[in-house]
Amino acid sequence: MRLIRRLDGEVLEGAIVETEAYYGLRDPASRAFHGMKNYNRLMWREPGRAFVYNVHRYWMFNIVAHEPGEVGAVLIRALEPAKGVEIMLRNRPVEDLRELTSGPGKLTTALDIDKGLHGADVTTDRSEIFVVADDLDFEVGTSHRIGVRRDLEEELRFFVKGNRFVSR
DNA sequence: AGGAAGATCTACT
DNA sequence: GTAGATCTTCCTA
Repeated sequence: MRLIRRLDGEVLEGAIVETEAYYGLRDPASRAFHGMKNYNRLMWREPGRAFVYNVHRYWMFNIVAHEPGEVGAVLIRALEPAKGVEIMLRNRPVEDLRELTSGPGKLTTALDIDKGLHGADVTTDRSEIFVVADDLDFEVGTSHRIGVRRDLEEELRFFVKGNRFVSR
């Protein structure tokens, strides 16, 4: 899918090329693992809302996603920049374009995503941030999740094979 | 009020 | 490959 961010009348856009899935209470790497807190309660709510939270000094952008009655979210880990690259570079100056949005903290910096977007409905273009379908053809690779202390056995990281903007 | 943890990133070697 | 920076949130007192 493509991720679209409206910012001061401008449009920033990129193709989502890397994601990770997080479950609920049975997933030790999930923010939901220790139970419902004020900051993570959205993971129990209906899919399609932005779930934004902080790690170190960066914001992580997730979309709530799970089966009915379940708990979970998908972390957006990397984008292939498509529109508004000039503005992204202003938000996050880098020499090599591959460094612009190839990581969860990098892309939130480039797209100026922070707590203010927490709870936004990403299924409608009336939001400041939303996704639209893309019908490109590509192969999906999988691996274990990156940077987590305790992972599950199943591979829950998904990326576009061969894409230059994948984080690693 | 203070400490610890964390789904990170950068700058070094 | 690894150390250190640095910010939000939660937990305990």
